Amino acid sequence: MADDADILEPGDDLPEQMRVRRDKRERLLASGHDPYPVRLPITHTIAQVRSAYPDLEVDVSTGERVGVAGRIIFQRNTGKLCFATLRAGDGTEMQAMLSLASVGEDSLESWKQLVDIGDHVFVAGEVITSKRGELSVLADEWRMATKSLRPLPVAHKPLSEENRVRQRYVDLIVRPEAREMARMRVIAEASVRRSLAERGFLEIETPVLQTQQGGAAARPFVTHSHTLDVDLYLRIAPELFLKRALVGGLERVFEINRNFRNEGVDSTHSPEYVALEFYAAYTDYRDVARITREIIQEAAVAATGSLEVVHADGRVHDLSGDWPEIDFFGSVSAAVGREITPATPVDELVALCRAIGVEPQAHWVAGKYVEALLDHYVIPTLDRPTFVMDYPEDTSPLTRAHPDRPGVVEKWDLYIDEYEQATGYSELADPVIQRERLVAQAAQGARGDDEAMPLDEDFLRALEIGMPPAGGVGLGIDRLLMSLTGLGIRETVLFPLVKPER
RNA sequence: GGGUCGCUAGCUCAACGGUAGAGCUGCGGACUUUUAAUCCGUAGGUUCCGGGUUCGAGCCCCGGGCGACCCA
Repeated sequence: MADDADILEPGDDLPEQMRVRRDKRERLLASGHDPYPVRLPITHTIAQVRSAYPDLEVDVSTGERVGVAGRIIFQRNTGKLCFATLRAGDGTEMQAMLSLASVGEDSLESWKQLVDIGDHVFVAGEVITSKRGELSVLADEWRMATKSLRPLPVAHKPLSEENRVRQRYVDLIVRPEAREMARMRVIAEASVRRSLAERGFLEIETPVLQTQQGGAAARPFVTHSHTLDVDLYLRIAPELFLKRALVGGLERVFEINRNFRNEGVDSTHSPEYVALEFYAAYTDYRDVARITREIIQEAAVAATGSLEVVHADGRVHDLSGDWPEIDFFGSVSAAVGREITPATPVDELVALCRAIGVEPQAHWVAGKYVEALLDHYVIPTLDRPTFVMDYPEDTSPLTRAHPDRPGVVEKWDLYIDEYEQATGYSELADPVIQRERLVAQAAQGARGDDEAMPLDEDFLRALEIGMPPAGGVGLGIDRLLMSLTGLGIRETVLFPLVKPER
């Protein structure tokens, strides 16, 4: 990489500002000061000092001496008095002051000569407030903690979208929202875990490397085990393993799992993404819909403090209360002005799809067309979180049939802000029907639908042992953060996949 | 996959086909109470890459790379 060459050969071709910083590092070394010391005599965190002196008057001295460290994010130097704003990793900031009287001429001069914005520094001295009332450490000593060799971007102009994603470490330094996002994600995930634990769920971990793909319809990444000499798939979903756990008697299980799908990359799709899946014995799809709503509502309160979440564009989205349910076939029928059922002939559905510019794929089943109609006509009209209930059987092979409606299964999709946020099922437990549906899907695979699953005989054997009646849910964690913030997936993921810079 | 737009100094952005500029950052100087400090001076460029047209290309044409948006 070009950057490695920069480091190995700090020649004249480097930008001036990087040459200057490398030179300052050399000058520190030459004067016997380690620009990257391992240990520093830190006595307090910045947060500890701030909380110890929450309301000091202007221009007072406390008499307490502390040693603190942080990254310099602003500098304001006058002739014999220097100010620097230090920021710690928790986001707290404090001012360091170095005066001629407090550190002496040599130390003040080397500070001005060697310290740049972006450096980590250690300062020790008395806790005071400045004449403007700013809580400060009036340093009698300072040391370099880490010399930064690259200039930071201008803190007050937004970094370009691409640089934010490619250099997240810089984005995190200069943009508070980026740090907030990283923390919000942890809080939301912790809330999800807490919500499930409180309801008696066990968090388990299932294989990422699988000998057979299964549990969803998606193109997998393929890799290879040299020892076993078999191709392995990075999982596209953990479902079939979580159901094996149900068979084994772990009757309430969940996994917050990273899945890998060899598909498109854009502002709403990432090839690796984090999902929650949970399964609960002796529940049905309506029971798990309620749990899903509660999980999301509890996460919203934990992460944002409110059920009315404010998006990046300033709009308020109300997640409170019960959420409406609409019927899959019923809502499509109303939208297109005629009755659509699982029995509607495919050529009529093809005509309806062509009318909205959707070109049918050769292997599409009837339900796929109706889903396309739903996406086009119904989803954009939803202004609250909405459960779309009772999906076509032919697109959901792992789902239990609706007892009263032929061709319909007990499945819902939850839409928030026009995105599919979660999907839930009454899981299919009959191993004979399950086998029939998987065989039908495998046959489709032979016709070129590379999203279809091969037969997983071990999973079918487990079902034949007997899986208790169960409801199950898949919920996108990245999407959840998007729903809470209104940001794109590349903002909610700390280090999204990007093409190499070359 | 298709279309549109973008890529210029460390960062954010200007520049009719005619000497590549600004702000911040940097460097030098002044300043003992600043908060994006201020003032004076100054440096900084493979205009994403490769071809082509032209007396002359950041700009026009062709190909490629990376990205954003829209469409399918």
